[in-house]
Amino acid sequence: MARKPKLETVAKEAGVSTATASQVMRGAGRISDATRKKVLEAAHKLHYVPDGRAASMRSGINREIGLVIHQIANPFNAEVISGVSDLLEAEGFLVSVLDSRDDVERQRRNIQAFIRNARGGLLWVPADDTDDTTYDLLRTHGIPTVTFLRHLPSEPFDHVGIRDADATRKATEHLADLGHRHIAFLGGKSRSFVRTERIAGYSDVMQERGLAEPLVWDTEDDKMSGMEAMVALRTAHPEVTAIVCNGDMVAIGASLALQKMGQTPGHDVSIVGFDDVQDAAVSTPPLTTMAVSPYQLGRKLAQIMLDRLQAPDTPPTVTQVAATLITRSTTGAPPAG
Amino acid sequence: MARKPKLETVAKEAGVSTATASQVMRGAGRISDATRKKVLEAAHKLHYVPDGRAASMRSGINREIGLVIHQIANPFNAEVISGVSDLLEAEGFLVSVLDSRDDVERQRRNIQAFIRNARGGLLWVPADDTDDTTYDLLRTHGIPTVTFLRHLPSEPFDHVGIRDADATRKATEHLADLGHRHIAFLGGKSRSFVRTERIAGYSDVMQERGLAEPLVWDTEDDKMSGMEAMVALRTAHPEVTAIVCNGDMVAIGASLALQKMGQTPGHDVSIVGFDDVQDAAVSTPPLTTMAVSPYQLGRKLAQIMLDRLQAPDTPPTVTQVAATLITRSTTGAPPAG
DNA sequence: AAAGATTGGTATAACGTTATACCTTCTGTC
DNA sequence: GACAGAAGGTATAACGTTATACCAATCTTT
Repeated sequence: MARKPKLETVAKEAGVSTATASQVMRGAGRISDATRKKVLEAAHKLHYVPDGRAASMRSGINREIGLVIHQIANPFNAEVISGVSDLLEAEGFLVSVLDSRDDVERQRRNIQAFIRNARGGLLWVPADDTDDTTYDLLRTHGIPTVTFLRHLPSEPFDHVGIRDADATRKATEHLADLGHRHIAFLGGKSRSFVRTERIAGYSDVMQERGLAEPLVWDTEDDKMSGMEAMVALRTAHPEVTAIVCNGDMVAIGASLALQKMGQTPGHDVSIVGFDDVQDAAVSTPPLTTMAVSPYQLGRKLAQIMLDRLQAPDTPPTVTQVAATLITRSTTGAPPAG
Repeated sequence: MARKPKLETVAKEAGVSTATASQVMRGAGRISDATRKKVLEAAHKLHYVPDGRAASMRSGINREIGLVIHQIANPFNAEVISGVSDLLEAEGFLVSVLDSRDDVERQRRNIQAFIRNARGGLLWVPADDTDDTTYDLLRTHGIPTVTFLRHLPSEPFDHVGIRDADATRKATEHLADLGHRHIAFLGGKSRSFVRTERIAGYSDVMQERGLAEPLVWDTEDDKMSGMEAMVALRTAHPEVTAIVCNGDMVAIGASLALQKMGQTPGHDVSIVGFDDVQDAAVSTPPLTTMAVSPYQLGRKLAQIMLDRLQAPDTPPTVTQVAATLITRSTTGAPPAG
């Protein structure tokens, strides 16, 4: 197999200088149609593919965007990724995804690797407990960064998120309107900022309406944990008739566990999820949940990144997307008596 | 904000030459402990991160591995990704994931971008209908490639896969042993090689045992499609009492649909899944399925890549992992009469 | 004490692009 | 026919590393 062709090879083949060949490849400069054609033919004949490393080093432009997310398998996140890719790939960017698995150390390594390879930008759901050194690293290396979902008040980056407090407020009000007084909040790990916001929205309604003391339970954000938590919650706090969940997977788990105990979601206990993942509509019974369109969120995110790349020196922006209540079958009036 | 530090900056700070600084950072050459310490301190102080582009250009080594997969959200794939990352990251590689969404054009763009940026290697589930030009592109540019799950007989790369024919053979035999005669195969799209293999295993048993004519139904590999297919299958072929599925999501969908129709999986119709995703064990009723450990599969895959990078000129290898039957509650004897 | 070996370090030329500045030719204008 | 301007092209110096070759001491060995 012949050596990998470089610009010089192409230029020689076409009988021009490398500078001219470069301009043709980029569609820049002033080149006559005749030479343009010669160069393009040579490039095609030699199967030439430019070396992005050299190009990006010299030009300072890198069209690779990294996406660091806390859980790649989550269907909500997967849709965000689709939204991001669709928009950015259309603009000629390469989007590559890394799963931090909410591990600060893994995340640090990954981001370090991104900086090492001088990615053009970073879309980022910071892992819980992310410390300032990671922020500093990104800032000192000047990587355009947009955080999403999780937000720290002090952070110096663009941000796209959900109106979390507002969303759980709506969810809790919905349950209160149905007549529930003992409403619990279920899901999420302790130090997450998003969760703090969501708990705030929930707690506010509990207080404003003079309902029971707020009751918050920790779990991982998956179905299994939701099932276990539901069983534990049911025995520890039998007075609870409604739950606001931190995510659909937890909610679906809770709903399943409830049915295994011979009870009916929406009748014995009402459940509101969060995210409106695809499964929410088809689970039995269909889940009432707070919906944000993850695909649209992803596109939004990508758009903010494009804006940032275009205008690197404008101050960071914060974009917040509202969630809407989708009423299905897991919420209803509390059981009589 | 200070300019991004380069090796020269570090060297100046430590009072040595860039050559020395480079050797310290790489742990190469002969450097005294004293200067080593000086350089490391300077690097740390300046938040120095080496530029991988320059390094890889000069050294010809790139520790970035790409992973192109057909569906990122699939929990099975997510576990594969975990396995791959754990092993490769421990070896100092950066693993970045791309979702081809089984779209040949998107896949071609992504792989082209990989070549542009001279990735160190590619782990790849080829999209259905992948044509030879994509294979050629990889070969002519000499990118070390390992395919997995999907395999073409002619392909010139290392491969890691599942003993697909063997697995569906076991699944079908299990159903036949229970007394089923009308067994259908459900799921997957038409031209997938993996599916062809799986159908072969299924069909062989149907013939060997003198059971009904093989019956194959196409669907997408998700829950919704499984539900729809089950409804259609039930009315079109009421004689079918058992189904071998191409994936757990389809199987779970089928199971749900069956229950919506007032029937019981494992009694009215028996269902065998494929993959043993986390949900399989906790769905109602728990799903009988063919299990392969996706995490271990991922580690295997990563190991093959490491081997390949170490010995670029050895002939391609094919590794196949067996699937084992896990009997839960969706299979049982056919209904009497 | 001279020759060789070892230790610790440096100067410099790649790697494959692109941005800049700078040449030639041509036109067209007065 | 002198001069401006445009059109088309090229030479060359970066970008930030690393590999190679080399040098200047210091330590061995005989």
